[in-house]
Amino acid sequence: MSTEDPKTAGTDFIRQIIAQDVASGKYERIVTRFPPEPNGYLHIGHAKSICLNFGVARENPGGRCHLRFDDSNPETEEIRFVEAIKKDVKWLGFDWGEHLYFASDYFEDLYGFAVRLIQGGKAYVCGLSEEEIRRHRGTVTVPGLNSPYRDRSVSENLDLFARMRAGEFPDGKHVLRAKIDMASPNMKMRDPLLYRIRHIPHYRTGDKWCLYPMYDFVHCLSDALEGITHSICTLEFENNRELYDWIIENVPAPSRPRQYEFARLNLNYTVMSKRKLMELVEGGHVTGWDDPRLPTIAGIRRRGYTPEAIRNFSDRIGVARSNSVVDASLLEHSIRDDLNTKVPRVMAVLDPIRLVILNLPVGQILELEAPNFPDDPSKMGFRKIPFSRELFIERSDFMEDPPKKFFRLAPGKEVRLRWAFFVTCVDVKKDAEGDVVEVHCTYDPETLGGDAPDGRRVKGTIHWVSVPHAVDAQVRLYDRLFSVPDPEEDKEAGFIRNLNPDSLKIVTARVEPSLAGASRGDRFQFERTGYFIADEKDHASEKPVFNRIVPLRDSWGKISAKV
RNA sequence: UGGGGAGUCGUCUAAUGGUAGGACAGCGGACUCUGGAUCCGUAUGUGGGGGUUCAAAUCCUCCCUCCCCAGCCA
Repeated sequence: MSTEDPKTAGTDFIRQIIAQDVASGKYERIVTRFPPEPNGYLHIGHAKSICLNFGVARENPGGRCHLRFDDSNPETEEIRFVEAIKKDVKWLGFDWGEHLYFASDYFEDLYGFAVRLIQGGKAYVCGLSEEEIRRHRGTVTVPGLNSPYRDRSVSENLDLFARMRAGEFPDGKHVLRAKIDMASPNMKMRDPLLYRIRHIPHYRTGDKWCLYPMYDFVHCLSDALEGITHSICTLEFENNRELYDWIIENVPAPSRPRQYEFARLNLNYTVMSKRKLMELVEGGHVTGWDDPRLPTIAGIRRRGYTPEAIRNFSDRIGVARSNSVVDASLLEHSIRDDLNTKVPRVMAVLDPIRLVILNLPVGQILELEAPNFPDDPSKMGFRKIPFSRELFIERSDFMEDPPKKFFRLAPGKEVRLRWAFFVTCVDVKKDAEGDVVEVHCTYDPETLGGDAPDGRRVKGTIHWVSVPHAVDAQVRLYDRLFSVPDPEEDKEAGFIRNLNPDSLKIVTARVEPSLAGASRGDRFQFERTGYFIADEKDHASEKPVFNRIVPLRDSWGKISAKV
């Protein structure tokens, strides 16, 4: 488990309950669990739950958190998702140690509990069809009707249940239901289904079973079997808690776990449900589950986010019981905050235009040096940056007719080239269409290193790369996947239409030669531009590929937008 | 409409009868070889009406709004 996090700030309501339980001596140790279903990839909402469950376990002496795959539906679950989920949890910095579990390992125990329920007259085999069961359930305002099979004898139920297991019946022929109350105001308590027949092989148990338990039966008993003390889930399971307790109380459960619910994470400008994520992936709207624009852990990782940033984000958003939507800017702040002190600075020109230094001879090359961590005296480190007559600068750093507060290059204006010299624009060269293709300058050799001996100051500093030394790199400029804060706003129209057409722009950038030595996964700040990572799949030293993790805050952008 | 939940700055979240605080976003300024970072300052909030109390975000009451539940998904 990670230890470098600052002490978790919040004493949220979950931690308060646990603190009380610890103080009262209710439990010997705190045991939580993170219970994903292996039918898809984890997303940042799961990260919140992971940080909560593993965090709580870490904060309490002797505490532990289990990783349990809630795999009782053979139709959708796959081993590849198990592996992906394990990788993601580890990457986030958490360790379940010996405590890796599968609900499917409990099938035999669970079956035994079901038998006990039947023996106690608390469950029955129902032969109603799916449609009939639905009709008998009633509605939120109309009580349900008892199943005609509700009063079968214990022995008949036992016999039928055994034959269900033995495979004597086709899918849907019978189900096992709890005998509770068809008139309960809580729909979850209207004789809920406990087992269904599915003649489908399970990714772990193979053909051993054709009878599979349902979530409400599996979850509480898995918790009890593992000695979970605090079973933390999301708000939509609030109505299930009554059933959770009912089952625990009506079987000889080995322990007495309690369920607590918190609000799941919502983020604006994205979607979070597995179904919608699946639609984006399968519809080809993104390149895969690890597309850097997706809020999946795999996507966020490939985008270049760090686990520290995600954990800090998780601390910052807190844990509460009211539905909420967190602003994407908080996530962006978390990664900038982390990377700012960690990654080296380099220069890269994303949208190049040539700058020619008229008073520097053709072929002359100056070997300059630039610090890798200009703001951190404890991290020395320099790299060579060659300087020559022709440079690339950012197209947006020159304007022929600049507005008032534009501090960059313009005819007659002097700026500093980062770690090099002052240059003054004396002329421009245009093409047939009248567009500027070259910016002509003179440089002041006295300003080597970036300061003028005569005390002269400049307002702007711009980055640059020497033309003959520049390395081409593919740069993927990622932006928000959706162009509106709430992509699901209009349920009818769907969320796909709200996709941001500019969520990915690929450019060929000219980067400083030191970047030729970058390895996959290396992160940098491209000065004045943003944070970037060498792509974990596509980057190669012969063909560099960088993903933009997040742009730098841009106060000029705000000023220029107003003008 | 039955039941279960939730309403605090723009956003997220504290305050558990006693000065409504923090973070992000915003705005203003300082500083700066990144219009970055950093630092300083600043505006904005208890859904509404009654009530209890010396004192209410907090307790009572009525109302309003939003979310969840009618899968053989989890």
